Amino acid sequence: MYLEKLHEIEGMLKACTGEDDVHLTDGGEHADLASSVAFRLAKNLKKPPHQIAADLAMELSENYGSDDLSIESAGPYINFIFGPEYVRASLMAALKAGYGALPARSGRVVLEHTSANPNGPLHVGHIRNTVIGDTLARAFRRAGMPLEVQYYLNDMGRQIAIVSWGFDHLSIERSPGEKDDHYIARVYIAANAAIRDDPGITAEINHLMQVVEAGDDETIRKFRQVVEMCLEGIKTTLTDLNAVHDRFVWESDFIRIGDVSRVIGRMIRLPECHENETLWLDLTEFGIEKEYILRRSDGTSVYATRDLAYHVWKARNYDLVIDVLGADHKLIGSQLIAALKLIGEKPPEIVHFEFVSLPEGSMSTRQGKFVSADDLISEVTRKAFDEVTRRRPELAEEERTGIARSVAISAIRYDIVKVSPEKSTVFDWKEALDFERQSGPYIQYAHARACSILRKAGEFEEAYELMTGDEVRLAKCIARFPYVIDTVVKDLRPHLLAGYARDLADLFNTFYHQVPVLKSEGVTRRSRLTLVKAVRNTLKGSLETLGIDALGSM
RNA sequence: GGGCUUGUGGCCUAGUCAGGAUAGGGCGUUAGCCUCCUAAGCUAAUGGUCGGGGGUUCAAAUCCCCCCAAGCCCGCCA
Repeated sequence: MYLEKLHEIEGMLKACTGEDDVHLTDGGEHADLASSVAFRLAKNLKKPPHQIAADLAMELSENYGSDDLSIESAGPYINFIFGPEYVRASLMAALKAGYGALPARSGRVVLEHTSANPNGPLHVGHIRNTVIGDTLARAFRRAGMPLEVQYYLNDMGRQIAIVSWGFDHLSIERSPGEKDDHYIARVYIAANAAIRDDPGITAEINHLMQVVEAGDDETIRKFRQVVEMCLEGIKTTLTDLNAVHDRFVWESDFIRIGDVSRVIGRMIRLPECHENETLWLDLTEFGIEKEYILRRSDGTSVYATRDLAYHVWKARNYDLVIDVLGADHKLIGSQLIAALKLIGEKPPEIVHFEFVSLPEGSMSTRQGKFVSADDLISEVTRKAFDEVTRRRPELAEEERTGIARSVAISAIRYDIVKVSPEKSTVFDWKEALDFERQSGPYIQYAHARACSILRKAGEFEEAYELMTGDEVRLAKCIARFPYVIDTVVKDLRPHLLAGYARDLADLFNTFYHQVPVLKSEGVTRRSRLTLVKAVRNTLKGSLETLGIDALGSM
């Protein structure tokens, strides 16, 4: 309902003032919506803002005001306050399954996220990418946009050559029960150590990269084998995190099917393209001083060119291309966008997120300095199991295990998604293991609480007579859910949804403590139960979009 | 050295893109609340030169300039 009201009021303000920007914002504690357009008009009208606001409020009120929309001025502001009909309509909408969905839109979206190199397990830095990407994907789906999620798999880079070399030359045994990706990481770390001790190995690595690009079957088979092995481990972690990819795109395919050659062929014709030992692009017209290398002097392709071929393919097959990439890819990202513009292909929207580091410094798979996502998940799950056991000792162990798993993923995902992506963070075990307040479990708990009330209530006839301030505030928060989904998808900012879900849980908890539901009577009881039902559905939708299980009991 | 990003109470963080009503939360600390719908909860108290300095504006955490600090990037790595 909020979205509709916002557009409606924006329209009437525009009509009334003739201004293009009517400075309409959230009214905070003063109103549902507020406009400070009077300040802007003061200059031209040569009247004080408070008088303009009063005049405008009067005029708007006469033309558009009703029992359900109060329009009044407060100093220089024009405040809009919604009435009971708005609340009723909002709640009715919020009771429907899939609430928050927006009208279906056409246009296929492709969203790439995680895409970590298969040379080890995902660590706590990689999964920031995963959580941001998966949450965005879920938001797009709720917003009614057809979407495909892809993982771009680097199966022919230097790292893979190093792992493959390590398997052939170092006898590293798999530890009992060791996961594929963790085993690969040990080989990778050992091979890097070997290279450090004997730089001559680098030539062997270079050779491997050349023959794999030339199409040597044996080497391709070996590369593919280690990549597939590592990917199995990564997929397990992604599944544990509730992150879903529709397709894994193999980088080498773009060489094999000739797309890399084709894109180089197009680039070569550009005046910005230069060929000496290497083939490179001059992107100074885009403010990029750095040369964009497309082909090595030995004739092999570089990551950038293969990525370019991948993006041409995406541009041609989808209407909107979104990449979630680490801040270390900012330069290469802007080069990619510039290069695509030069050949007239649609560039991607790139969501960058800043780095996650450890208290002792930045993470490095090569040096074995990282906290793996698997270790994080198992530690948090263990703590969650203890908590569940402490709170619900009567539940069967199997049930407690299930709840603990959901709570753990909730804590991890929420802890990551709640922070805006442009903020670099330091991984903190204490925060990761906190299940209170601004956490996923806190929101799950509010949902479970609503479920519990509704279980005890039994059948009831829906009613919409809300009286207290706590009830109305809660209902008005519920009304904003579709608007939040719309904003997340438009601005590509999933942390807004995390904040919304927390606000909603806060308001519900306050309501829960201030206002009796089951112990109230008649139409009041039925109205409050209706409100609880709407909250439950909205929290459920919020949690699902955040990739968190909406538990009925915990 | 150049580029990008960040800097908000002891700690973490929202708000910054689209400047406006006393800068919101959380953790911590302190004081209350389970004969009452799940205390992973609620109610209060405490605590802020919005990194520093200029400027623009009726109005700046928000826009512009300079400086300081941290992270990232500046590979024929990915």
